[in-house]
Amino acid sequence: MQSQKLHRLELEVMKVVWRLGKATVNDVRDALQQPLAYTSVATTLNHLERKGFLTHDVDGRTYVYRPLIQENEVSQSMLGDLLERLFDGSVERLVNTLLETREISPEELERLRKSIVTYREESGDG
Amino acid sequence: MQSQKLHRLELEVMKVVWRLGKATVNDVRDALQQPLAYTSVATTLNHLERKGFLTHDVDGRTYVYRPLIQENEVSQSMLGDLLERLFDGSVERLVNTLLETREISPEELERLRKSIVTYREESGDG
DNA sequence: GGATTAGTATTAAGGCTTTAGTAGATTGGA
DNA sequence: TCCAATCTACTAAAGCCTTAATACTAATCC
Repeated sequence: MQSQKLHRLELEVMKVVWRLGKATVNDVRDALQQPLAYTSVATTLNHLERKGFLTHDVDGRTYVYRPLIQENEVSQSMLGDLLERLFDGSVERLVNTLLETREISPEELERLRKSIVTYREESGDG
Repeated sequence: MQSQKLHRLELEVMKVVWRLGKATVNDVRDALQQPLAYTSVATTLNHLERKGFLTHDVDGRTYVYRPLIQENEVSQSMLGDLLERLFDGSVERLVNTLLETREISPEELERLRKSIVTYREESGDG
């Protein structure tokens, strides 16, 4: 697989396709926040297909797009990229920055703590 | 302050300036990984100054640049941006993605857990 | 069948980053 | 003083994303 990095509009389009499972140009166009011309959406879908992020089936004369890559893959890839570029690969620095910046409720902090403990137990034996 | 988002080269240049505290074009050029023409670095510094990320003092006929914005501010801003665009603002989803992807040592996991606990205690009372 | 409608394909303009060449100015040395 | 070195200013080309117009094609409706 290639770079797995998506630009602003590409990502928004992909998120619609991921959410819907499959989508036509109009499906995507209707779901997008920002108003775009039909052809703008079509062009973007075309780009995404060329880059290997999705493909299409033909229904009558309509293209029905579906993802070839999972949202999680892209999230991991792009987050990993930021981790390297901004925090020199230090997960700790990233998380601390997150904690400093955000207003995170005690409940969410507790869930985070549990996630980490769970993960530690899983990977600790492996 | 404006967008606080830096592109690839801009970020790399800023990281050098942050690290050195102040830097000339040649200082930055020497410190960069990728080999670039003197003028390429100079142009980038010029851009960064126009965008308000740094300024310069004059030493003889040489410009000595220094940051006007802290690394932490940019990190927070860019990480926050990714958080919104990729995880719909969910810190939990972001952290879980991080945990899934990375090989994180038990020691680092323990430090992460402590960070969270510390932060929870601080904000819990506030 | 002809006109309208609804698709996709092609082409391209505009904006931005990256990269660097060239020109102009200033300094330092012979 | 004059040449070479060095520095900034200006200009611009290449590449990419975004956005959309136009052209072409196929289907549907009267």
